[in-house]
Amino acid sequence: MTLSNAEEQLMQLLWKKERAIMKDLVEAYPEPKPATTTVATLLKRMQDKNFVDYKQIGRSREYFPLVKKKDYFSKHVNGLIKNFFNNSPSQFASFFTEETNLSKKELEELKALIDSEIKKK
Amino acid sequence: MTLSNAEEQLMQLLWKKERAIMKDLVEAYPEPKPATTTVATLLKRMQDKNFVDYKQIGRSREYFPLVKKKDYFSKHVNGLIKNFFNNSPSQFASFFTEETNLSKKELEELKALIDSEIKKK
DNA sequence: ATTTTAATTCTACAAATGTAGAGGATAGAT
DNA sequence: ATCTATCCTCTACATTTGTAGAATTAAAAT
Repeated sequence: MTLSNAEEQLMQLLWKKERAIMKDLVEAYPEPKPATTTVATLLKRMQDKNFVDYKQIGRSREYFPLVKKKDYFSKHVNGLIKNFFNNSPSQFASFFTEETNLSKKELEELKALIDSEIKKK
Repeated sequence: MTLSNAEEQLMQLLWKKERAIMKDLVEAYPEPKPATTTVATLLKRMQDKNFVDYKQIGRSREYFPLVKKKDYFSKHVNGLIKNFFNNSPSQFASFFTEETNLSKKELEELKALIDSEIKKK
């Protein structure tokens, strides 16, 4: 099960807010904001797909994500790695390092980080 | 313009082959192979989207990608970075390093690579 | 109590996507 | 010259996606 684009966009809003009621969500959209019913439809579809759930709070529902952003994201990246790098994360990593414009400072930081990862092993 | 899933899958085949005629493409699919017409439809849509073109070779067409895998891929990753990391490649990088299960050896290699990138700056 | 506001569900519909048959064109085999 | 294997275009259709109106409900404001 995957989220469609529109659903994913909404999911991003929900991740940012952690939990939110309809109104908050609609308002969180940049202009042009969608109709409330549109968001409602998306939310319902996302519930069917088990990506969100809600808790009845008084008169309205407080929606919250059932999937952690990190996990969702991981799946994405792994998909990319599988499709583009023959399932080799290290190939991906080197590609990424070469192609992305990290500043010298960022590279240094990344290196330090990798160092600490190495120590963990 | 983006490729749909089915289109992207076909694109992967095309990138692998560099150039290919219909038959090759259909055969390159894993089972169950799609109908020739299905592939034809996808190819046409991909032409409309300017992702592939072809060269008439004798009786049939030799299709080839108009977009480099690298570029296409970059766009994807940048999209991810934008959506998930607030547009910060370095945040992405650290997440990636922590979350992906690179072996010690892979990490060492990556470190070396980063070093050489640093030197370039 | 009545009006207003917010939320929810149902229904709808256009566009995009996934998939493929029918029919036509043509190059190569016989 | 005819048949056969390929490929292409056109057409079609079910599913998914993006979007939202209509109707309903319920709570909040007056």
